[in-house]
Amino acid sequence: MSNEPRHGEFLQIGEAAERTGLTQRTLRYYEEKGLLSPPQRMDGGFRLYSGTDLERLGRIREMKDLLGFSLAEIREMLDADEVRTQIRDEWNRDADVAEKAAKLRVAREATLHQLQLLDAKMEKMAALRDELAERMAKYDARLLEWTGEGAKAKG
Amino acid sequence: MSNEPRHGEFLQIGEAAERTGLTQRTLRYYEEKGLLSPPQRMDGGFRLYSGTDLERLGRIREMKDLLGFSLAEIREMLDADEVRTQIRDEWNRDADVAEKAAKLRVAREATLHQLQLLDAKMEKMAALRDELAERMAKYDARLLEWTGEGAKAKG
DNA sequence: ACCGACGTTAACGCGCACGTCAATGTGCTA
DNA sequence: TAGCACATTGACGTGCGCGTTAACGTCGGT
Repeated sequence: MSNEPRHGEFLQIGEAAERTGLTQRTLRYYEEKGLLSPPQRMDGGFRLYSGTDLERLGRIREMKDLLGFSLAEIREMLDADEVRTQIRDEWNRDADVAEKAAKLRVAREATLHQLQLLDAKMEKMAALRDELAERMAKYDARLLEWTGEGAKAKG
Repeated sequence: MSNEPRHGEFLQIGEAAERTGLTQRTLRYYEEKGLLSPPQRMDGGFRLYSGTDLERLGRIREMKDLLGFSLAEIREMLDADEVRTQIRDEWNRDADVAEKAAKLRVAREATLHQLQLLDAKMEKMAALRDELAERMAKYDARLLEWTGEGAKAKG
């Protein structure tokens, strides 16, 4: 009865696009730009997206839409994340501890940089928020004064 | 001794650009797009930017660079702010209270919308920050374990 | 084997937010 | 009044983040 094609836990690009709220074009574009590692393919060449891929896409979407980061910035963040995954994969295999530590340091520095960037943004954002809240309060005061109109909840 | 042209408290576009960290092209562009109300002009046509203009430009810059808003979004925010200024200017003059209240309500709603948008962004941002902080902690733990390397300050 | 839904790459197009000339005019100083 | 820095208005160019179309291949049911 189900019309959707089944490929285990994997989704074709159409379904993947629908679930993430992105377009097929966008998924291919992100892949092309290295934001998403190339997904699996069927024998004929159709892309198959895993749950991990979908999560990643969701995070990209959030960073872009809600936080306004550029794809380049997002790529940086996700790359640092990749290092973590790589390290986890290499964990059992031939352990060149020094090399792994070096990679870790790089990842740590990148993450620290992002954290600082984020903190700065949040600070500015909070300041802007306060400005807006203050403005709201003044509006409400005026409205109350003039029309007896009610104010709503505040932060 | 001073080489900079003096026009009271006003600055020509070159100085204005330098002080705001924007380019002359950008200042003209913002004016063209209505983000900045047309500045005063000298007799010959040279633009003269006031302190208020500079403040406004600074806020635009922050919203764009640090918060990643589009110029359209920023315009919305500043327009709501304009209403406030207008009301202040009309304050003494013929007081059609009902009309003023209506404008106020519009401004209030716009501001509320922006506040909610900002709060949503800040929430997501905080979540992302926590993720990054957690990642940092894990990196530091590993580094300490492997190399006895020191961790720095945390939030 | 056929067929329609679904997918593929390649290429061009578009809106935003400016950058970058080019041609010309203005302000101030010497 | 000459000269040079600084400004003005077009107009075209650019990079990003995709949208759209064209020409074609694949999948899965009948």
